[in-house]
Amino acid sequence: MTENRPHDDRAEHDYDPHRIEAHWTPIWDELEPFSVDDPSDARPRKYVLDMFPYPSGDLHMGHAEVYALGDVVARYWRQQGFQVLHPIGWDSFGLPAENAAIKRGVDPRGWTYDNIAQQRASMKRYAASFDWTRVLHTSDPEYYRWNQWLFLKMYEKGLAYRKDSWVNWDPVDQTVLANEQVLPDGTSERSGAVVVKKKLTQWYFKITDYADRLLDDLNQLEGSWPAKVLTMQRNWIGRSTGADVDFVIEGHHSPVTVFTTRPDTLFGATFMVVAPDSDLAAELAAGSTPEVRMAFQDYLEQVQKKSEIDRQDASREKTGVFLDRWAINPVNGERIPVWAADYVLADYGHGAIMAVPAHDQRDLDFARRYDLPVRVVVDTNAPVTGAIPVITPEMMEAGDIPALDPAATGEALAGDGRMINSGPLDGLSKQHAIKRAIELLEERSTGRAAKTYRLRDWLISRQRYWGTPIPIMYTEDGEEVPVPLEQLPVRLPDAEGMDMKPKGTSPLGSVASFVETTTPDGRPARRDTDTMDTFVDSSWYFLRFLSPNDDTQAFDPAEAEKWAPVDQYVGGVEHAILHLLYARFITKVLFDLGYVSFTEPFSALLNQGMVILDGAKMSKSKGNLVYFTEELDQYGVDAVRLTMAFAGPPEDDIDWRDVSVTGSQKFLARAWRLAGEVTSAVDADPALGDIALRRVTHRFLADVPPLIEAFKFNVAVARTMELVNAIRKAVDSGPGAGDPAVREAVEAVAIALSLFAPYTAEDMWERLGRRDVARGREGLVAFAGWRKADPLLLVEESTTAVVQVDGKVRDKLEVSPQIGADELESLALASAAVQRAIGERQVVKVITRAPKVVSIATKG
RNA sequence: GCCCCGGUAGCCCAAUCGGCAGAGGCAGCCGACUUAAAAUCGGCGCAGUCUGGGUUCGAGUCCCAGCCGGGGCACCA
Repeated sequence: MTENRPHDDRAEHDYDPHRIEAHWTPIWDELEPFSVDDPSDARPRKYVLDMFPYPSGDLHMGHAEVYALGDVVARYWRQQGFQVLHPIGWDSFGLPAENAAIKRGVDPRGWTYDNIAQQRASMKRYAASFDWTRVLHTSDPEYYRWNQWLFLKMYEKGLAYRKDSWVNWDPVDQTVLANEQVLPDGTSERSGAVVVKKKLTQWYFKITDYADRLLDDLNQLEGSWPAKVLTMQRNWIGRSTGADVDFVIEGHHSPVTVFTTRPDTLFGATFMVVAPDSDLAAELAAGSTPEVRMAFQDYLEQVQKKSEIDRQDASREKTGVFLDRWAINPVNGERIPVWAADYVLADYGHGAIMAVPAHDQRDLDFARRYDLPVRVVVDTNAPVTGAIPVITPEMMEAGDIPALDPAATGEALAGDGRMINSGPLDGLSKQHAIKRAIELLEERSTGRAAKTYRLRDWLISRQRYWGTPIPIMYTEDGEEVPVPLEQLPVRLPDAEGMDMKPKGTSPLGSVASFVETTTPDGRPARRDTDTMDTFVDSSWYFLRFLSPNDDTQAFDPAEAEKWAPVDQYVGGVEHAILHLLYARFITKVLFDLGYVSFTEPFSALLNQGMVILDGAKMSKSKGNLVYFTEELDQYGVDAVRLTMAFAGPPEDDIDWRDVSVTGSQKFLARAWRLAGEVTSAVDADPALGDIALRRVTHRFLADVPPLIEAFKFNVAVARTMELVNAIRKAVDSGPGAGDPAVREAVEAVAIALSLFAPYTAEDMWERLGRRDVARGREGLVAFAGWRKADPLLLVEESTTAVVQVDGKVRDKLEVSPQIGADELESLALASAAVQRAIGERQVVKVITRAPKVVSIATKG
């Protein structure tokens, strides 16, 4: 070196992310730094889980965000001295593989595993700190045999059952869909086709048995899960409480039960409505006159032609037909007419309602259309004891009391009030009347308290190939026989030569060698040819990671005791309902079966936003794609990861146009260069270093952990940038590169960057002379441990107190942070600037909040 | 229609308990270095926090009414 600048050779002086990546990749491959396998390790544990990907093509920018953010959390807890389990796998069953296979005439298995290999390579390059010894693929027989085991356990408990019913049919994918997979507009969330109803015999999981627990246990997650997700789950379960009421129907063999949330209004029921597409409506019509039968048939046809969208439009005029049947109101013996109308849904409650037009807007609309009687039973003008009177004295005086005639106004009276026209309920408030009405019904055995849910049982049968075969066979006389556990897995047959084009029945049906089997007692039988919804696969995968190679059980309960539930789950809000609800359900089932000791699978949840471009979701058709590998090629892995963390709050969308990956790269270069400029010895005593820089460093060390724990990654990165700026200044125009405080600060930066930019951080650590090769993985910066802030360095020497006069800042005082209120107040009043501001005016009030502010109010 | 979240500088975003509106970045401008450029380093911030009221000594922060954007639910008895 001829020049006096000591670091002037390119390799050392230029930050080259690709060179750094090439340097560390083989070292990490050899050390496997993040595998968790030491049973004697006594450190506390954290289980950090990122939602596993579906292997369609290579990773995209959305994956880049989840895996960057999940990794910040995993790497943070490692620095805090925890053993961190951070596994990854693939959700590798499902329709895209099958559709791609049909389109290109290839085996879905090959397509799937090729994509997995590609994604796996990308994840390794991306330096996600996964435990690569625990990888699982749900399409492996070693995995899906345990889906079958789970199914059989649920079957034993009566939680898996088969029924014949109207199902959602996707005419494009030619398979059934769970209710959850049908969008509010009636189209398939996968294919976008308009979903039609079809009657089929299918397998269901009895999730409705768990509705109360699924709802009530959400309270435990309050504060740990995004409020938005909790709301969506609550809405989805949709519990209503009220009463079931039995109405005898004249000339009908059994009473009809209706569900109502307003049993208090029973005396106001003036007609009954049944869903036209229910069995009940068909029976009632069949028992009526020929004219009614014809009218009903016409109406039913009209209804069935309507799309889901039309049907859900609440503003549409209500239609219906009178069935010429009569129901008897159990509380007053009154005869009320029975109608069929499509504003009543067949699959909610009992598919029949008692209509109380005076107090329900829908019933009122219908009653007005067909001239049915309207009877007010709640005087909503009457004050209710213990509640705010609905009529104020002012209204009385003005004569401005709303009319009590919904039939005339068209507005149903939904509010509280005093019961009238209701016999034994008269005079009660709504709340008391509900209670009393239920008592009356129960006394007479014509009704009872009841709850109803929007949640339906989970339909799991799919008429497709690439999924878990349902482990049931049927004998010639139709008996269901579960496949014995020791015969699991029921393997998918080879797809070679199979016609997988959707035909409405499972492709497995055409494979004789698969279908034909015998029962354990030797009778000939045929296997079920459907496969399971892939949400079954993902409903328990977090447990399989705990003992992924165990071929004797789905998971090891002892390992579950150690690691589960998941401490931090990270993934997209698109799974707010489906996946999370199913995983919660299966967890509760496993709890009831005694396999786990907890009832909620994910103790905390972080939803990251989407990566968008120019304000719009990226899509091939819009041509606004950002390619993952191109970004990595151009800027390096660390710059992309850092950008994900720095862009803003994790739950916000990141518009790739608004961020600067170049900026991230420049920052990393600044930080990295500092590591090469430090000249103090590795064992230099920081206590001898520059106190001002040390204060900045230790403030940083104290502030960052709570920021990470609150998921304020963007702020944590900003604080790191701030520290780097301070170091730059110290080196260039302060105590200089040889000061031990500079080393201390740069090391703090390296440790902080190990969360966001693992390659750069590791390289800095090595340049600082801190990497201890002999200690293997423990010698890496990833395991360096977060440095504790020295409390003595956190104490400010002085602080600025602001003096306000009538709300305006008039002076600023440098004072000790320990200053007393009296002292600060006298200092403030002594200030010339303050006195000038007060002038001739009289001080009326002085508020002092030491050491921050003195506020003086004056008058005159 | 109902419910939830957000609106701070040209842009992305910070701002503990109500206490000086600015931590960080992008873009821009100026300067140093350079023959020059790039890179690098340094410097530069009069937006009063969507609007209108209110509470308070003091409001980005709390309350009320709106506006705009995003999300959820919506004929669920």
